[in-house]
Amino acid sequence: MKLPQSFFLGENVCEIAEKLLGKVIVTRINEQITSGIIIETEAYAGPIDCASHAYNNKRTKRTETMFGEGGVAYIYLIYGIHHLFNVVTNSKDIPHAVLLRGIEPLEGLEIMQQRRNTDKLNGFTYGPGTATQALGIKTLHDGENLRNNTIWIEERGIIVKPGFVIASRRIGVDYAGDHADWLWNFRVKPETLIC
DNA sequence: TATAAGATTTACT
DNA sequence: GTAAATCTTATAT
Repeated sequence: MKLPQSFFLGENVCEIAEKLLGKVIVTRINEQITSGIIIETEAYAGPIDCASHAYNNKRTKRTETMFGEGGVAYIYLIYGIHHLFNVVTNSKDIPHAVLLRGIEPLEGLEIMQQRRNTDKLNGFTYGPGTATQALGIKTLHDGENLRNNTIWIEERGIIVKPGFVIASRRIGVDYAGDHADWLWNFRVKPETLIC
């Protein structure tokens, strides 16, 4: 079951970030299907969030994607090296987004290993840059609608045990001052997932 | 036009 | 533990 667009239109970006845990992200790139369970996310609330690219409603060519309606992909390059994948949420002109920080591989394991250039079985899709790379997502997919058959998120009935969602401060955003201390990072341990 | 720094990962010492 | 990799945007000359 593909998630409906309405899932991404909520006003509370934290709530959406938390709900995305246990959902399955699927990509179909060059006819290759890969997927993984989302195990870590991070919320970014553009206008009021120092850590967001869209802080204070800053619009640039890059952040423009976040100002679109919820349910599209926001992908950008960081440090000139890594692609990071976000899901845009909320209504048009409100630049909220949820950063994907970690997945647990499901389908297409070998393809993901190839993309990551590794033969490891576990732990090679953890980290915002590496998860994105394993899924084959590049900046050319920026603005892609999650209703298309390229990148989408599915509900597969995977449930996180109640009380096992870990909320942390966000990572790598110390420059954001107090905002870095907001508990907007959500993760689950794979063993607390009920499939 | 030039320079600096970033929602990071990897390899090397 | 430290450094290198190297693209985009913002701020300044």
